[in-house]
Amino acid sequence: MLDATDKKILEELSKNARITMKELGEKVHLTGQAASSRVIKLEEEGIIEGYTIQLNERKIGYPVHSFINIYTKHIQHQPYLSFLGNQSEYIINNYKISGEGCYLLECKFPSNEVLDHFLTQLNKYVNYKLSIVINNK
Amino acid sequence: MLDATDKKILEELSKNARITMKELGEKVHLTGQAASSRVIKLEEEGIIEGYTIQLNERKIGYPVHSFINIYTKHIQHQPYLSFLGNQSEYIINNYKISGEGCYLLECKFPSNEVLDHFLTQLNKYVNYKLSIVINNK
DNA sequence: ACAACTCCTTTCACATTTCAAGGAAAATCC
DNA sequence: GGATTTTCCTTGAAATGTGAAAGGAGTTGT
Repeated sequence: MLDATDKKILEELSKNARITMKELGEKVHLTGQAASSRVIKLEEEGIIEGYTIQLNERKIGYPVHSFINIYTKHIQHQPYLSFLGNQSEYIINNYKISGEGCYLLECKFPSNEVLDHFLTQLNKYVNYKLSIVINNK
Repeated sequence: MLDATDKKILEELSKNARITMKELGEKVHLTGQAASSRVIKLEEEGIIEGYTIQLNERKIGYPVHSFINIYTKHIQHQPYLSFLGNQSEYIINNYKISGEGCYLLECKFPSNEVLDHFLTQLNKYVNYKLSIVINNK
């Protein structure tokens, strides 16, 4: 399904998704047009789901990165999920998991004070265990 | 530091990082040239760290997504970290955390069998608690 | 051997980007 | 307050990239 050229294309686009098709072509020994049509095919097949930017969250005011394990005994998760909907500024991902708790909530905050306030509200809906990210090496 | 136009630019690029500068300019009521120079500035300031693709990991052969809390009593983390270096095919992120354990390891695997084999090797270096991602809603 | 298919290249018209020059508005300085 | 500097934008023109069409080479099936 994916040949070596496709893999190289995905690798190059992962490193720089704004590369021109001409340059991408040079990297994989194709013309720009051939590279472009492979990329279009990868998009159509749903292998490439989108193009996005990597942001420095610290520099845009969200220096606190955390993972929160969510525990609840309630059958109804909807109140918790609705709460998240109202807090989307802080939410990166809410993974439904099997293992430690029901969900693993990945969030970002401007400060520990905001995190504290968030946790206070969160605790109305669920129990949790908090992990703060120190770095990512 | 960031005005409303910059924020809109970041938002649009998050949604589609391959948009042309001309189109981006239209969305923020600027010429392509003006949009482009703002983007260059955001890059130089380190706010935009890069451009990348969103991949469908399932379709490229990594349907199993997991988070693994890593626990160790050893002072030396190097053997564990070296092990990760050899397993980079499967590693998405290794967050150093304060909270549940020492690290939160985010990984992807082709199958439960490969995950099982990975865990067996991992257990030579550290203890762990496994969470499998069911979905992300 | 021929037809059908896939995947590539070439060509060319058109769109975008880049670079330079210049203008308007705001900020700074005296 | 008025002159100067700075910032941020626009315009225009040249360089570069893209997309569509036509066609060629290699592969597969009959």
